[in-house]
Amino acid sequence: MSSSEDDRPLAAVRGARTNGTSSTVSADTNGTTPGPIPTNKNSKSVSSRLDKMANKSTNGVRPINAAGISLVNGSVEDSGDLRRGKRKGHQAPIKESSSSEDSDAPLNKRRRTSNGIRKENGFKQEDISSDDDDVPLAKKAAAKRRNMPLTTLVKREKKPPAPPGGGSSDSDIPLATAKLAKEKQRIEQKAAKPAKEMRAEENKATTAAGAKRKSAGNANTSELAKKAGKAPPKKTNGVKKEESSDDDVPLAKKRKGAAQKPIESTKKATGKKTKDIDTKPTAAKGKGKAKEETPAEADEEEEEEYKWWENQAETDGTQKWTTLMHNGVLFPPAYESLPKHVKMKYGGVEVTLPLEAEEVAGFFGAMLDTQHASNPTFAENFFKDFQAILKHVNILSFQKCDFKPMYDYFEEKKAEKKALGLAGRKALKAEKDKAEEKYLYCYLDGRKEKVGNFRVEPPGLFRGRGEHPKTGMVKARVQPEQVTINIGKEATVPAPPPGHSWADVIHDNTVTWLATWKENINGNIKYVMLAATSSLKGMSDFKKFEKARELKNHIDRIREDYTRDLKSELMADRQRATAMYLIDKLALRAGNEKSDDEADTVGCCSLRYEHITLEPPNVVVFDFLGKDSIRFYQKTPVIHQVFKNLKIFKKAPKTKGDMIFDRLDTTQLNKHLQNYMQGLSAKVFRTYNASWTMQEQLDEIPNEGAVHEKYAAYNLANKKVAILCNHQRTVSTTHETMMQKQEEKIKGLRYQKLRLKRMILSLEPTRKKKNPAFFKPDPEIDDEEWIKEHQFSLVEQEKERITKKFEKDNEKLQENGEKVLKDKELKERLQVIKDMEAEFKTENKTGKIEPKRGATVEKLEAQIQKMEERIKKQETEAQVREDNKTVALGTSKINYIDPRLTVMFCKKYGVPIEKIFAKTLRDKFKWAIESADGDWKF
DNA sequence: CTAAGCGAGTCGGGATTCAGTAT
DNA sequence: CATACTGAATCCCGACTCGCTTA
Repeated sequence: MSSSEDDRPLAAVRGARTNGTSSTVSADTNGTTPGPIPTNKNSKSVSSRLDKMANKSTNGVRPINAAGISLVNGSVEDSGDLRRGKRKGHQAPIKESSSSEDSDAPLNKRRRTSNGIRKENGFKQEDISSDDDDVPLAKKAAAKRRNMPLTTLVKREKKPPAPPGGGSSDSDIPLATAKLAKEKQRIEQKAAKPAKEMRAEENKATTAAGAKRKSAGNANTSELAKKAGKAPPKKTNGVKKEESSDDDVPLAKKRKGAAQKPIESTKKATGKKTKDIDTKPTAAKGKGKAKEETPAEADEEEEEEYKWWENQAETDGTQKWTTLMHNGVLFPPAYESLPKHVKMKYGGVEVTLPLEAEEVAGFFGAMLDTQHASNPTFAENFFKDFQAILKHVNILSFQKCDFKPMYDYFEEKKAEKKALGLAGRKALKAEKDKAEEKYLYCYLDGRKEKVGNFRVEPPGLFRGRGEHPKTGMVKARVQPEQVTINIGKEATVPAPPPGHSWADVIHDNTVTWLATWKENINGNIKYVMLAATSSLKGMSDFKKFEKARELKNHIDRIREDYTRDLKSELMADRQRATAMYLIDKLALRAGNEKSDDEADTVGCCSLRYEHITLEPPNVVVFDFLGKDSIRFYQKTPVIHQVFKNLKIFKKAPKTKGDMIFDRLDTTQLNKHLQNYMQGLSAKVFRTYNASWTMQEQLDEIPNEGAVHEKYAAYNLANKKVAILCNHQRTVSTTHETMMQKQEEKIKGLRYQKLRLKRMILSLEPTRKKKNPAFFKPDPEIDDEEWIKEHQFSLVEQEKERITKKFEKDNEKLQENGEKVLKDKELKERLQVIKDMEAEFKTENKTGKIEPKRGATVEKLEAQIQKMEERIKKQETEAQVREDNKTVALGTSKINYIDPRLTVMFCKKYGVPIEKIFAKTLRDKFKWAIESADGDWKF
């Protein structure tokens, strides 16, 4: 760990970057846009750091529930004890830090303690002030601030939420060039599209493009476009401002105009749709509907779908819609009792349970073969809830319960379903689809939008992730009486299931949910919302990334400030600064407080003593469970002051269980961040650093080579971001066996290669002398034992193959009413096996193989060549598989990497977008695909 | 030898539902 | 604190790949 460099204060590092004096490859072209802080020193820093992380992070396999304790030992009557013993039973009563004064109160292990705080206060005077010899501070900062880019100032004064695409450094791209570039891209993109999609868009694209091309010289784009029957092809957000050749209409006016149109059309559409949707639930349900619109048709014709990103109608954001129509939620089917012969047993005797109890027992029965069933907490929680529902039935001991009959029954059912065959299952699916059809879409401001999770969550046993104290509890069935519907005033309220009523029906257009209810396990509120592809979600996604981009304009100052504050005399400030450093550098989450009935996971602000280990001079080891109980393990060098601070924050009497940042919480932190930029919060740093890193990584990819190479490079960049964000996945249970299989396969190929070489030698023994290197034995397979085994399995395979074929042939013959082959025939066919064995035998003895008839050295060499390629392919594949076994790329792609970066990459590098964004992502990121081009910058 | 067909196994993607953050 | 929204891993199923056979 070359500590000397890492010790450099951030400011210095940044300075180097900003001056453009650093040799940094990743240095920003215009030299002003700041990178993420992690860029510690030189060009390689980010990647090397990430690589380090990758290696260090122990390939963080998710910790499996340690308790492998089987339930078989110990009776249910014990469960109380188990429970008590389990978690922090030893914990001292919690003292609220604010109130308590008694200094001899025992330290609470999890929360910050009054005790701890007082001590900190004491030390504050001596320690903090003393270690602060090198006071920089206020003056410097003020000076720096004066240097702040003008844009920043202007923007902040004028309009808080900068119009998308406004405001930033890219505005100096000449419009004409930009337009041309964009058009080029559009064409290229079209070319890259798969035929099917292309056809769909052909008309649109060509006319629009044509119109545009004509207009390029002189005229008014939008006019021509209108003539072509299209909305003006506006470029919106992101790169170019719409400062337009268009005309001299002030921007504001234009925006208004744009905003108005959709509203009008909305109204019209609304009217139409209202009728539509209103009648559906009542009359037209069954037949009328089916013929009236195959979904595909309907989609293509109407719509002229809403491209929200093409008009800047910035509502203030609190109102989410004006009209809203939907059909409510879909409840899971009612429980059907099991057949009479399927019963759980208690003490070996079949018991008849009340319906509700049977259902719950079934929940457990269905999970017998999962990890959960052997988790004591799970069983305990389940059993407690189970007993509560049993009423008078006398079941007191979990050990005496036998759910196996239920399990078997479910397995049977599964098998039945499988046996239905493809056709049968298709039919079932069609039926289900039909039942769901009306819930799939809603109408928001008259536009058809996809609903996300319209299915009410079915009852079951709560799983929870990590060591969740509530795992195994019964998740109750949700009744319509618990569900509140949110819908437009003008819309028909969907009817609750017969005999039921809704909890409430409201018309709140400041929220986006269509329905809500409260879940019984944690008391969390669940919502039915629109799908990720909807305009509402799209817009907020867009805003999220714009916010992250805006952070660019403030990040320098923020970093300066917190670097300075690392030495603050105020404990609270110093902690805050340190936390910000960690959030910025390590992409930690904010770390809200959690209660005792949740899994014990932490983020930055909730880090505790035991989560950080200090290794002088400047390395910090983080080891804790983060969101979803995913382990965060990282050894990383930090700047000196941070190291010093963490040492202070861990100072006695603090000990295991105490908060590191006892003077800080997420609310304070975010409040502080708001001072820098509206809407800035801790999580924005994650988005920012992720996208920034991606941009940096993409910039380093050479624009050459085959598409698949570029794609691989993209994935590598993606992977770095995933590692930055600590996105892990559990190694699949099959991983190891799959790796072994693959290795075996590779070995087999190598053996084949070896044999080919031996054949050459049989043809021309002299070659060995001419080219000894070529015929050198392959070190990978010099193991005779293995060779023999392998030969044996090859022989076996061959036998099986021949036998199978024989049987198949016979079947065919039988079908045709012909004579069946005799066993003698089979024996004859199996004669080759003998040959094989003989061949192996001599091969093993002499090292020689008779090549097949007609074989020539040239042919054999060609085969060897091919074999080598296959081996190489398999090997790289295996490598990637191994490398990625714990890294999940998806999450960062979906949530953190600005999709416009990907679009930019694809357009610039000529990689088809569908290679990187699957169908749903293309839908979700439509706004990005249509608005970014090859020179877009985050 | 190539193209097409075939079946098993793998993989990717969407659905699910829980876990966070933010105000 | 409740509310509302984003973010997250995993489950599960369908589709596609791959190696092999057959025409």
